Amino acid sequence: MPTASDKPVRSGRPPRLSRAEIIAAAKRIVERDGVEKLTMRLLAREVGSAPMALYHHVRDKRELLLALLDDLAERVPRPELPDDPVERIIAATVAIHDGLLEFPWMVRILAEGDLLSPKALWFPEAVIDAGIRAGLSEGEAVHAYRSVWYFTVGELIVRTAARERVGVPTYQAEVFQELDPRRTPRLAAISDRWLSWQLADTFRPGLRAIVDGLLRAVRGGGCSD
Amino acid sequence: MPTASDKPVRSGRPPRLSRAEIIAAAKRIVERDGVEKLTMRLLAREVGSAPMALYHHVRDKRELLLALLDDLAERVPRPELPDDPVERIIAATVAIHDGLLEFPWMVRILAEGDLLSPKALWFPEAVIDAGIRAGLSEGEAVHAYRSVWYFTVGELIVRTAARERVGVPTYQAEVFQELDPRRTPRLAAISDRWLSWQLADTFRPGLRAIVDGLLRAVRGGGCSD
DNA sequence: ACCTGAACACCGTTCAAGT
DNA sequence: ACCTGAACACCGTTCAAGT
Repeated sequence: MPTASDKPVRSGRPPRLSRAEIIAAAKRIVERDGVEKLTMRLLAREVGSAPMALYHHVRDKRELLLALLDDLAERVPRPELPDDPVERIIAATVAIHDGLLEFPWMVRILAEGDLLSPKALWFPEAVIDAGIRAGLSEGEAVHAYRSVWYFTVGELIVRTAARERVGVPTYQAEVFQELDPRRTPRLAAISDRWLSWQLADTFRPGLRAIVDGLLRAVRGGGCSD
Repeated sequence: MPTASDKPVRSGRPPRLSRAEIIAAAKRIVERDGVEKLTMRLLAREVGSAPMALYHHVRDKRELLLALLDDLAERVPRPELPDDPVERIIAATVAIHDGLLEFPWMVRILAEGDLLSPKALWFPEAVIDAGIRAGLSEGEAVHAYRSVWYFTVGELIVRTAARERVGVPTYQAEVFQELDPRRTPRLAAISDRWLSWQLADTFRPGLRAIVDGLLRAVRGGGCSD
C-alpha cells in the first residue's frame, strides 16, 4: 500500500486552471471578438497562463470547440412540437435555425465537422418521427431530415456571410452592375434589388415549401392547405 | 518626349513569372494536395520564386482564389435546358451541383465569400427565368432561386465533409452507439444504418421535392406528375 | 499533477533594397 | 518593372524542464 488514505491522493501541484474556466473564457472571446479570433494563444492570455497549460485540461482545439457546441446546444430552448407532421418538422427546424442564428460561427464547424451535440439529438428525432408518422419509410424519413438540414445549413452559411458584408462594397455588387441584358435579361431586370433581396429572411416560407414537397408523395396528392 | 518609340516602353527587368503561370501552379497544388495546402509560400516554391514575387501578379490570396473559381466556372459544361419550368430548374441545378462536386474545396469559398463568377451567371438566370415563366413574381422567383442554392450549398458542404471522413472513426458514430432508446427511439432504431445513409447521394430526389414545393402554389394545386 | 519556456514548422503580408 | 530577403505579427502543438 503506497498511501495510508483510502481515497486517491492528489499529489503534486494544486490546479490553478480548470476546464470550466477555460471554456468560459473561450466563450467570452468568441462572443466578444468572433470565432476567428479564438486561438489557443489568445485563450491562454485570457486566463493568464502559458498556451501549453491549456492542453492539460483540453485535448486540443477541436475538443474545445466541441465543448462550446455542447454548451450552446443546452441553451437552445426545445419548442413545443405540434402533432401535425408538417408543422412538427417546421417547428423543430425553426427552433434549431433560430438558435444557430445567434451563433453563426458555430454553423460552419457543425456543417464541416464530425461534430454533433448529444443534447441536440431531439431535432433529428423529431423530424424523422414526424416523417414516419406521415407515412414515410425509415429511409425516406432520414432522407427528408437530411434535406431539411442541408437547406438549413446552406441558408445559415450563405446568409450570415452576406450579413457580414453589409456596408462594404462587394464584388457581387460590381458584377451585378455590369450585367449584359442580352445574356442575362432576368438578372439585369432585377439587378438593383438583388443585393437587398439577398439579405431578406425567407427561411420560413422556403422551409414550408420544402417540407410540403418532401411529404407530398405520401399525403394523397393533396399538397398543403 | 521621353522616348523615340510610340508604344509604351517596357523598361526595367523583363518578367520571369506570369499571372497565367501562377494560376496554373495554384491549380496543380489544389488538385494534388487540396485547398488547405494552397499557401502563398508553397505556391512560390512551386513556381521557383520568393513568396513576395507573387504579389506582383496577383493582388492577394483572395484574388488568386477568384481566378481559380473563374477558371473552374468555364469548365462546368452548360447543359441543354428543357422548357418545362420544374425540369429546367432541376437540369440547371444538377449541372452546377455536379460541377462543384468535383471541386468541393471551392464550395466553401463560394458559400462564404462574396465570390461569384460572371461565367456562372447563367445558373441564377435559368432558375429565375423558369420561376417567372411558371407564374412566380420576380421576388418569388429570386426567393425560389435562393432556396435551391441554399439546399445545394448545404448538401455539398455536409456531404463532402462526410465523404472525407470515411474510414476514420468518428465522434458521430460514437454518439450513435450510445443512444438512449427512451429519449430518441427513432434514432436508436436506425442507428446501425445512419452512417451509411449519411453517404448516400439523395440530391436529385431532394431537389425535385423542393422545386415541386416551391412552384406548387402557382401550378393550380396539382403538384408534380 | 500541473504549469512554463523554448522551439518547430508553419501562415499572409509589408517594407526596403537589389537588378 | 520585376524580384528578393528580412522582418512582423501571427498560428497549433511537441518536448523537456521546473515546482
